[in-house]
Amino acid sequence: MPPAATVDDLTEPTLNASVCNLLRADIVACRLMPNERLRLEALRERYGVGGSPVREALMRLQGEGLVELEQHKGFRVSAVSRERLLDLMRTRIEIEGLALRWSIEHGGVEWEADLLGAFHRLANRHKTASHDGTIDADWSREHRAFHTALVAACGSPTLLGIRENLFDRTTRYVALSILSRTTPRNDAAEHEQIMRAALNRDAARAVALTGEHIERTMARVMKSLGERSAETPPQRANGRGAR
Amino acid sequence: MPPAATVDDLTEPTLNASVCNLLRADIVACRLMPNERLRLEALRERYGVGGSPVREALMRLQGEGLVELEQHKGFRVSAVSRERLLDLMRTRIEIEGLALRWSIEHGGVEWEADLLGAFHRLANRHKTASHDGTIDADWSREHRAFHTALVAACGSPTLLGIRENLFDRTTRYVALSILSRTTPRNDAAEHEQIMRAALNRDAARAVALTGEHIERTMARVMKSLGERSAETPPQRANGRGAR
DNA sequence: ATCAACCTAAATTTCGAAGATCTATTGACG
DNA sequence: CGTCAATAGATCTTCGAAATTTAGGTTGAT
Repeated sequence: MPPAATVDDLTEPTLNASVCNLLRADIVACRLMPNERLRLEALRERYGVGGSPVREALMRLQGEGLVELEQHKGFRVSAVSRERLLDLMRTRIEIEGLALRWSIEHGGVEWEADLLGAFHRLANRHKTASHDGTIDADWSREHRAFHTALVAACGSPTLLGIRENLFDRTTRYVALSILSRTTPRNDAAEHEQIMRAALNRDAARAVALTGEHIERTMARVMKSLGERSAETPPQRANGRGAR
Repeated sequence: MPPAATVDDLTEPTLNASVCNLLRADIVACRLMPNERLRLEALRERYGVGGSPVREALMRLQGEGLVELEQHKGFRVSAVSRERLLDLMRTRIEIEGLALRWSIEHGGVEWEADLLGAFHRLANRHKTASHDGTIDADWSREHRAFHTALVAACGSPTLLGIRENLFDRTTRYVALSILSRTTPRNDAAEHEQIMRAALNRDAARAVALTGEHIERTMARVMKSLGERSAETPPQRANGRGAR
């Protein structure tokens, strides 16, 4: 059983916000596996809270596309499939490209400085795929921060919100891929190229490189996804083991 | 007091889903005005349900950007401003254009037929700005259906979901504009041009026309928005009248 | 007169239990 | 032996009340 952070670990003003963040993190990192049923009672125990905060958090995550709800049948972690991954990645390439283009247009010195800083932090955080098969949480955070810094000057909260959501949803697939085979690719060079193009205000090149960056990730993930199963396994719901 | 549909009017399997749809409709149509406080007790009465379904619905609508939540201070209908409108519209132009391009690429005969049908229904539904200042609900539905038909063959559920959300959020501004001055513009011709370009597989032209279509709408809305107030009014929360 | 602390009132947030719905099992019948 | 219906168990959904938190007004001291 994976260790479950409890609500006390976060400093959120309300329980439902805490639960929402914890759940999102658990789902994105695949500590809660795709298609896994999310029973209310189990989640209540896991996070040590009542039913209302859990349900409210699940409702929000449904809107984010991380959980799915069948009326009167309960919540599940969103299923994964090649088809969905392709859809997600293609959309993300466009959104990420658009945000990057706008960011390059509007970004000033402050943006450049933050970007350089984020890259430096990322480059010095060695991507050590840790022993237990889960990716280094620190590297993951820095990686995310770097890509966020790229588009930070985009100027559109709406677009950034969409981008962030797509990032979460694709990260979940990456986490899934890492769980199955632990050979992290070295994309430090790619990140530097993207940054260089952005700082040179070469939007076309930066967008193209980002697209390829995402596509390469997708190709790897797609491969490992095929190895487990073409479609999402039915994941037979067992009560507490066959009797 | 605007007439409030109750939960019985919808055939949803659960109360929270019904409340969510009713709330969304009320907010998009500005029957619940921007920045208006959404007290739990008031909504309980309005829809005749308990507190849990209402809260869960509000959580989902927060994810959709239609309501805002300040922790421990309650929900409000999302505020409006020129700045937000500009952001929303610019993003929507890109998203709508992208979806349309993909739709033109993948669309088959079925798509063409549905699009023609949607256009015909829209063209024959006269845009009568009804007496009370609210726009004709039928026309609004057909208009929405037409734009949906344009992008229906896009092939990306993810992108379509984003598009639908942006459509809702911009429609709210349009509704606000219509409330203040009742001079509906005649955009039947624009719709036909867009459709023609799409059916001719002229993606560039279709996308450009759609962009202009949205921009024209934005210009009108922006104007009427400026007339009311530059920023969203603080909307002093009165208890039950000054004593 | 001004400011701070306290106290009251309203609203949100959360909990636990009752009501409704689905799933699985059991037993009867063709 | 297979199919179907009824029942029992589990789970989701909803309600109403208790617990926290915020906002506003009052009192008292400087």
